[in-house]
Amino acid sequence: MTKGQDTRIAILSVALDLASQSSLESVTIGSLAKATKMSKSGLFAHFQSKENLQIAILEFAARQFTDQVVIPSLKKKAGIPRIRALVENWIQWGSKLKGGCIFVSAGTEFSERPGKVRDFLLFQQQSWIESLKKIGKSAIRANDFREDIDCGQFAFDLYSLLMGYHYYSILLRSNESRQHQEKALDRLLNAYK
Amino acid sequence: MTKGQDTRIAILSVALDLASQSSLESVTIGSLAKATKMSKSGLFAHFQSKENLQIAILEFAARQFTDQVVIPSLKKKAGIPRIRALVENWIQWGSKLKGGCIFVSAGTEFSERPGKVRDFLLFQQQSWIESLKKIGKSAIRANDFREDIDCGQFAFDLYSLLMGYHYYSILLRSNESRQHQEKALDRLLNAYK
DNA sequence: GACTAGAACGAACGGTCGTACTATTATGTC
DNA sequence: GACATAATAGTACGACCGTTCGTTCTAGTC
Repeated sequence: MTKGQDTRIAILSVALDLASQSSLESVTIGSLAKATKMSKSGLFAHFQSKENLQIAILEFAARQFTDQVVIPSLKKKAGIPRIRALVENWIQWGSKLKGGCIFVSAGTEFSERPGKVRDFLLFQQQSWIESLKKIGKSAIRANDFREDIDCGQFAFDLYSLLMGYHYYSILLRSNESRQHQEKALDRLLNAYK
Repeated sequence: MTKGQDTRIAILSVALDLASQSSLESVTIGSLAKATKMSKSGLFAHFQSKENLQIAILEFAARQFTDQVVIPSLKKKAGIPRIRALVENWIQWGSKLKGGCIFVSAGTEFSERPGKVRDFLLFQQQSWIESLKKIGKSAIRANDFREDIDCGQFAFDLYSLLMGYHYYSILLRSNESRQHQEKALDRLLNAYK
């Protein structure tokens, strides 16, 4: 680990925090330099362009997401325990970032802005959906779900639940959101049982 | 209707379109002036500040939202028909705007930015949730829902469903999202029956 | 036709944006 | 310790940001 790589990670860590609070675009080179106590040019040299910086932030976030959300869930017993762990980890991950899950906010932000950033986001979200499907399949194999269920539908249902919880807690800051989410998850799991 | 009011509406109509495509913040005075073929200063005079412009855009959207989503639903028979109409109208409303529902994107954008814009968004979303609750209550009175159901939970469930559909169609552009949404709604309504 | 008020304009302000250069300092190898 | 290379800083650039100002155009009233 050279000094450059070290600095880069430190930058991205701060950048991810800033980005989740407002938006990817609002993380300007200038503000990020100030936040990291570096010069604009010194920081810029690490990324060569703002687009590269944005992608680097998302890649950095994706790595954390995998480590903190996906992998720990896979260590749990397949089926309902794994699903519950996944939801729990996702919520924890979102609450660590001040503005909630960065993929949600960046997704809205770049949905109509073609380019490398959107491509990356699309790829990330698709692989997240795939993960959800797989976890649904493993629940069938574990006999926690019926055999005839549509895993694509399950992925959609679970995804929706997380999005609903996300907005309830981020914008409305409703303190009932957690209970609502739990009840909705119970109902969802029951329906697939 | 004076000429000024006329122009103001024309500006807001274009602004709403631009805002939904990217974000509220990205609608700059300059770009909006170009899009409306006005001078920056001429346009600016209508709003006095960018914050006022942003609020005006949201108020403009909220009026359309009420007219196109809420009111038409209330004309339908209370209960399941009204709920289905509400969902349908919401989806139509979101698909008219290029980047989907502007309250979703603006909500993410301003969740951590205190000020008049966030206040307005919070108010708007809360009253939307209230509408959902009321529609749940009217479904109970119409005997389409059980008497013991929690309308707050129903609002959360329906809200989640719309958010899930929103992301599936906006970012993933999945052509299965519509079917998933319909199945999820059926399951939801059945659970409350 | 003179006067008024609303509406739109053009030019300019200080500031920040992303990016391109060059110069300086730190780090690691022989 | 000299040297090559990586890392950071400094400075400058043109473009655009939100905003202000004074001017001009337009429409309606007396």
